[in-house]
Parts: sequence; structure tokens; C-alpha cells
Amino acid sequence: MAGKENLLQTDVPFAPFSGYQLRLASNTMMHELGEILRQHSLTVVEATVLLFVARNEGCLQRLLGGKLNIASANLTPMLSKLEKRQFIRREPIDGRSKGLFLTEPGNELASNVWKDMVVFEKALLERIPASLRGAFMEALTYLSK
Amino acid sequence: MAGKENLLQTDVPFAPFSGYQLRLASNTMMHELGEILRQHSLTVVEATVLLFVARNEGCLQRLLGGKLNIASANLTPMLSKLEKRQFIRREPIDGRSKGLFLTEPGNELASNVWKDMVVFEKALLERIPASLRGAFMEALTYLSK
DNA sequence: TATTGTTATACTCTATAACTATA
DNA sequence: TATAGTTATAGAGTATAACAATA
Repeated sequence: MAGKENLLQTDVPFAPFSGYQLRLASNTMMHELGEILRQHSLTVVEATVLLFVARNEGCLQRLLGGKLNIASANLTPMLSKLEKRQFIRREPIDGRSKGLFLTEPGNELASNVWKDMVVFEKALLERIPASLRGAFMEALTYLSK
Repeated sequence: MAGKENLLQTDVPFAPFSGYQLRLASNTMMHELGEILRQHSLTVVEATVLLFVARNEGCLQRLLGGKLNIASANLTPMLSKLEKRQFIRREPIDGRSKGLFLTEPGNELASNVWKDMVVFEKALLERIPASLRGAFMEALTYLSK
């Protein structure tokens, strides 16, 4: 409890709630990651799509959408944009399915994005005292659906 | 590490990252809280505004916006909506400042919202093994700006 | 001149419904 | 008939710039 007790006496009544702190932490993190990825002219979601395709060459859009929780209606224009920028290719598998592949520039970009994310993750964790990190990461896994 | 190790071998390469898990947890939580508050026809942000005003009767809009990180340009239409629904009043303090107050129905609503949030927070924490809760909550405080 | 609040606008992310063409 | 992908649209949340009125 190192000097954070003042959260309990605040004009923000829900400040002590873990739900509120969780949202603040996530928003801060997403904003910072967004700034980093903006250097590649990518949104966070676009970056995750690139990394997923890099790990799952040839996968169908619906697998991508399912694993990353992106509705297909939102995936279509995003993939079109990435295809127009020559980072991915959509190859017909059969008449209605399409496999996703990275182009060479897409692979290069995904590699750089991955490096940035690894650095970011390391820095994020290092803000937390080492003695709390393990419990923090394990606790998080109980909160996702 | 109770049975979550499989996160490390996944087709989602960033699944082990705390940043990703943080976002998943926050999104899940916000969605669930949103469902609860929808029963009061309130968004999460509107609910936090009501609770802030309840705790800070007479406060200026700029204090509210500053503490809850809501840009004044976005606060104005939201407060107009809450005023139209008769939950708050805006009283002129001087020619350019306005104090925020809850109406009687607004007070009633804020009270019910608060009860719901307390219940929700309790249930949220209880998803996490008791031995991890303290470290989790403390760790979160290091991640907000 | 700086501050409080407003208006207008736009962009990201997400959500839903209707549609096509295929299996 | 169910599935993969598309199109159109709408809402919530957030961001910026220009503005009026006042301190």
C-alpha cells in the first residue's frame, strides 16, 4: 500500500474501485501504445491484425475476427485498407472464403511492430514493483470473458 | 499459474502480454457495467458524472471535466441531456460559471447507481483469487497517468 | 488576457441489419 | 440452410478548432 491510501478520500467516489482503476490503466496503456504505433501509421487494432496474420498465414478472415473479437463487418474495410497499403493479400480459398497473407513489406512492418510491442510490454511491466507483477498478471486472466 | 499456461502457446502472439490482458479485462468489465447501467438508461460516463456531482454538489463543470477527464466540449451536450431528463440542474455562479446540482430524482438515481456499482465492484473482485486481490489493486495504481 | 462554457465537426471503435454468393 | 464476406448505417467516446461572454 505504498502511499496510495489517499485514493480512499477523494472527490471521485469510485476512485478506490478496481473497476475504475482497471479502466484508467487500460486507457492510459492504449493511448501510449497508440502513439507508438502511429509512427507506423497503424492503429492498435490494425497492428494486432498484422501480427495475427504473421502468426497464422493463410487463415480465414473469420478466424481472425473470432480470435481478436472483431466483427466481420468491421474487419472488411480494415483489411481492404491494409491490402491497399500493400501489407496483406487476400487470396480466394474457395468461392466464398479468403485466406490472409502478409506481403513482403507487410512482413517487414509486422516484424518492426512486434519489436515495438515487446519493448512496450517490458516497460509497462517495469512500472509495477517486481513483487506485484506475477500476481497482477495472473489476476488479469480471471477478468476476461 | 492455475491452468492458464496455455496462453503462452497460442495463435494470438501477444496473448501473454499484460497490456493485452489489461485491455481484454477492461473491455469485459466495461461491457458488463454498461449492461447494468443500461437498466437506468445511463452510459458508464453519464453514471460517473452523476456520482461525481452527488459527491461534489455545486461544483463547476470544469472541475468535473478535469477530475473525470472529459473535455468540456463533450461535457456540454451530456449535461444538457441529463438536465433535460431532470437529473441535474445547472445554476449560474457568476456570468460565465455554472454550478452543478442533483435534482431529487437525480439524487435517487445516483443512489441506486451507487448501490449497483458497489455490488458490481464486489463481484468483480471476487472473480480474482483472494490471495491476489491486494497485489492486483496496488499494481493497477502504478499504471495510470 | 485568461477562463468558462458552447457549438460544430470529425475520427475511431464498435454494433446491427440486410445483402451476395457460395458450400 | 448455414456460412464467408460485404455494404450501409448508427451510436458511443473522444478530439480539435473557433467562438461568445465574462473575470
